[in-house]
Amino acid sequence: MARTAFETHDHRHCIAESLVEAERTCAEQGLRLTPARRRVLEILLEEHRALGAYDILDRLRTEGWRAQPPVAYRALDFLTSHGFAHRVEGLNAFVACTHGKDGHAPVFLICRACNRVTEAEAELTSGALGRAAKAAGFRIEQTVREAIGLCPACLATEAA
Amino acid sequence: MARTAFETHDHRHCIAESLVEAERTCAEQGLRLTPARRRVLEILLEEHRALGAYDILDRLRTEGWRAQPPVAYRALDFLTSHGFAHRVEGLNAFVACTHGKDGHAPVFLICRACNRVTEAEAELTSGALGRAAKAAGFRIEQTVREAIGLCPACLATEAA
DNA sequence: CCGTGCTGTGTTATATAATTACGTGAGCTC
DNA sequence: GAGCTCACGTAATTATATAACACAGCACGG
Repeated sequence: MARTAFETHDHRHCIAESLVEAERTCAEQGLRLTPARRRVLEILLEEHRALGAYDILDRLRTEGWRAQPPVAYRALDFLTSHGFAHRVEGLNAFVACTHGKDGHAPVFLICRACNRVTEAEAELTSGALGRAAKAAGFRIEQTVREAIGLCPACLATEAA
Repeated sequence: MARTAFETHDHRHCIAESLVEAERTCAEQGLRLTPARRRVLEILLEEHRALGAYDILDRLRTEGWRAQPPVAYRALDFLTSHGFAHRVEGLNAFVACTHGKDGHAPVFLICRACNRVTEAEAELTSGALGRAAKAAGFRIEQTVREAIGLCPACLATEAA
């Protein structure tokens, strides 16, 4: 089982590792991990939860970036379109990708209490969506699979 | 296999049937299908595709309703919370429910070309989401499962 | 008959999310 | 160094959603 956001782990290590990985991937594919893009990715990695574009914008501004909305959206477009981050539709928010590889079909578990998000992988056309698509003659290009609920920690808090 | 939005069918019949069904359900459960709520449901049924709240608002206004945003959102809240309609997260839009029963976990196939949406049913905790949740100790309360792609008709058009 | 509480509506204003449009500059290639 | 592409800076706008408050209709109990 992959490490999840709900488990404790060495977070600084995980940030650094992901950044190195991103840099390597960009170098390989001729992509430019510019300061803005890199900083947005870092912010997402640091938070390890879903952040709205304007949350990110606020962070950038407190760091002196005099940033307008397009700055955040451009960086997020880059990060999401190359698999470094994902958009969480149910929250209108974004999270850093916690799996190294591009081209997977992420599945998100979103805690409604603490807002943390954990990511798992799934096949693109498996399960209910795949069956429905096949039956309807529908060609899937992209999927959205998210669950809202309570993470283990918040479950425990609620029970107390 | 259930009838889908991508197949041709007697649409007027399907609207009337769904409305009668909704009225019956409301009567049974002591819910009030007021004029605004009923009209919004009718509009969703007529269109048979995903509509934004402001699309609905425009429709209401052309019909003389002098409606402000809360009018549409209240009606949509009612319809979605009682299972008469669903929110499509990937589009920030809404569709009428095409399954009679409340309490199911809908799965949507969204055509990016014609914007039509077909709905299938799935188990709440099946498949990739259920496995991920179990592994993480996560309690699912609600799920979002959507696929973006091309419906049979638009696939044919594209191929031409 | 009158108050009281509940639900739904009307309306104004505001909050939040995302995009358009246009100009500038850095780095590359020939 | 002219032309090109890509990314950024900035202002303005559009799209989506909610807050807040007043009031109307109706059921209920006295």
